[in-house]
Amino acid sequence: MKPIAQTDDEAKTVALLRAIAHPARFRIVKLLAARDTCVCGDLVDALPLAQSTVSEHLKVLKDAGIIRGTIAGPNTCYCLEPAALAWLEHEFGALGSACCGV
Amino acid sequence: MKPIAQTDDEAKTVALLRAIAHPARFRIVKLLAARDTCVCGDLVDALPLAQSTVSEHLKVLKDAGIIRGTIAGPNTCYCLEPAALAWLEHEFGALGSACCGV
DNA sequence: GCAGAGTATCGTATATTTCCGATGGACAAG
DNA sequence: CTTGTCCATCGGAAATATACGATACTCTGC
Repeated sequence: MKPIAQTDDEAKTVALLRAIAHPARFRIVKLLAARDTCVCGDLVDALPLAQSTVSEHLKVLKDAGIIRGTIAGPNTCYCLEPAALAWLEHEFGALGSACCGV
Repeated sequence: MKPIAQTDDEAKTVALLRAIAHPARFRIVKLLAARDTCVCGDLVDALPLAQSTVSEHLKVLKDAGIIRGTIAGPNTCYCLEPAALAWLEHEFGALGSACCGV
């Protein structure tokens, strides 16, 4: 793939979007937003995917900065990173302002 | 890829996200948002990509419903579809509300 | 120390995406 | 009618993403 010259902000936004733009990962984000409890094993039960696959998706989301992982004794607890969602909301707000005179 | 059972809203949102979650396409959306003029050939000049590649990206964005293409004589004019951006902004707003009690 | 539950990582097969050059179609000018 | 411009589509090559099973790791409780 050709990276294309882009600003840091663009790169950051695209990275966040790529992380969420996947059915399984978007579902994970929605699950985390819905339940207050940031359970991890429950995600494996909630998704029709293998445990290793879910774990990798969580890794992608964590690397992108969308979720945060905390080790809570025997299991790991994940929760959303509000700043990431706020950033995306802001980006879309900036885009929505202008359009070709509709 | 395994599609995962999902609602229509989820599918719609993910489809929109997948369309924008690419450096070249995100750049295109930003260019269209910045300039009022929805020129098409200028996009090819603005991007370090072949004409055919840009055309395919535009097709993806159009299929996703993010942009609209209008034939204006010899050239084609593209502009943003405000409803799509509004939908995404709304989706993120719904997500941002909750988080694991930070 | 040992066993068990819960996660993370590795290696790999498959499917998809991305990009390009070449080709084809539509339109305007001469 | 011929030419040139602009855009869309085709076919294929290369890179990437996705999902899985197997395996290694961490912490708890006995």
